Amino acid sequence: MKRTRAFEDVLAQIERRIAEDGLTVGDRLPGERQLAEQLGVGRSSVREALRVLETLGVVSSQVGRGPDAGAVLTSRPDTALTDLLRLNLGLATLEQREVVDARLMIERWSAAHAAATTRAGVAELAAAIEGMDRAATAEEFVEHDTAFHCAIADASGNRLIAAIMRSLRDAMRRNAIEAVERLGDPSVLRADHERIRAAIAAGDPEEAQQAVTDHLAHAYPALFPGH
Amino acid sequence: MKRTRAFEDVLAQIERRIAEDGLTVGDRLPGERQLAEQLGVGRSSVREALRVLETLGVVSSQVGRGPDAGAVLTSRPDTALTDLLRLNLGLATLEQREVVDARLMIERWSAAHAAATTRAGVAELAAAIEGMDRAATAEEFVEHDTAFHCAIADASGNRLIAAIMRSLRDAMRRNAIEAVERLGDPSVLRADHERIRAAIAAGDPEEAQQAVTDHLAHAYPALFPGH
DNA sequence: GACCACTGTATGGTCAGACCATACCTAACC
DNA sequence: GGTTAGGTATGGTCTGACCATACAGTGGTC
Repeated sequence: MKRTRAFEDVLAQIERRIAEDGLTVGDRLPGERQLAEQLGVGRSSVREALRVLETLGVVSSQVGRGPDAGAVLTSRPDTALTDLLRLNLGLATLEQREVVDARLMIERWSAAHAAATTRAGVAELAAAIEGMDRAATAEEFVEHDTAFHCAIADASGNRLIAAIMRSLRDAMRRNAIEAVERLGDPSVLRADHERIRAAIAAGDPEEAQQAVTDHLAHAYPALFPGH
Repeated sequence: MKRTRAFEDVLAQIERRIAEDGLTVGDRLPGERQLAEQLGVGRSSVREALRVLETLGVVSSQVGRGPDAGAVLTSRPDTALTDLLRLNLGLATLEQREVVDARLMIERWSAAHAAATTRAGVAELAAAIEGMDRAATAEEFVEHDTAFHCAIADASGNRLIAAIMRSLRDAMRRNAIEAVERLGDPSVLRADHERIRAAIAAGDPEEAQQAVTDHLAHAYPALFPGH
């Protein structure tokens, strides 16, 4: 006995249509007015459904006219995940420990796989380290630091895990800046980064994994009493 | 010069208000009409913003009147993550390999931490195994299998990782059912589950981790040529 | 023929207003 | 005091209108 709102019905219909018609990234959905008429609902309900799909990162709406106008199917789980984590973190539902542990898990996996499967992306790692050297503020440092760690995740070849990584970093951005400022001298982090890069370049998964672990311990000393 | 849509502004205002006023789970937002007037936008724009927040799992709308009516702050990242993964998987952006690898990463971590930190939840594990024994169909089996693996993630004590685990399982439900049907005899999985349970009960992280790895290799033999 | 300016039009973005269903709240009533 | 009927605030939905945008076509100019 649960009420079904109109936009939820629209959502289900669109999802069904995607599955049945084999729609894929780049395909266009009918216009809002047309969808409303087809499904027998008001345009506002269609809009709410499209807004949900946009939030989930599967459609992108463009105004105007032409091949690129209207609601186009996309796939950007990154931004959606980022919003999700940021808002839920904002409600203080999750503790820093949990987020850092998740990061550690993902980064260990990413580093090991990046080292094991491919040497691609090593250039990006070096460039990111250089960027950190040039950084004048904590914000800039964190920006390149994020690029460094995301490059590792990308190099692992798993887009889902890379998306989770990127979202975690984005959601923790403020947090990371504070951590760097609290640390003061980021030189210890530089050595860590270099060690990680070298391990991946050398194709040594074990060493890469350990280097990442030590690195996070240095970045969050409060959470790793052993160090 | 990027256009800012009205609902995005509303979104930012609400998010700011949550941060500044220290709103937390259970608190109520103003009504849609009131918000619209306060922010100088139409009610439909407010509704679209609320729909986004609902999609991200941070508000829940109730009709009617009284203390529980209106938009209430909540925090259910699980359902949001599930929708996100399901829709993005539906667009075939991610390959099975990537999802299974992510699962393996998370389950290894969960099992190791569950074994290392606490013996709580072992009863749930036994109950889930029993449920799988009683299952007559692949659907029922997968249901209890999901309960088993989510119980491990819960026992690890990390809610973020547990939420990701749960979402992955929900999004992969159909996939898991097919995998079980393809396997035919689930007895090999039973032995794996029992081994995992025993390792966690005994507090042996290494063994738990290895047991999980072997388990997933059995469940997806095509992805693990070595076995 | 090639290029450019103007107009038409389909699209999303936004608002105002109306009405409905729901569920609590209150006051009248027994 | 308990019960019932009406009031009211809330979200849910639809309609219709108008705006801004950006392509598509048209026509003119060189």
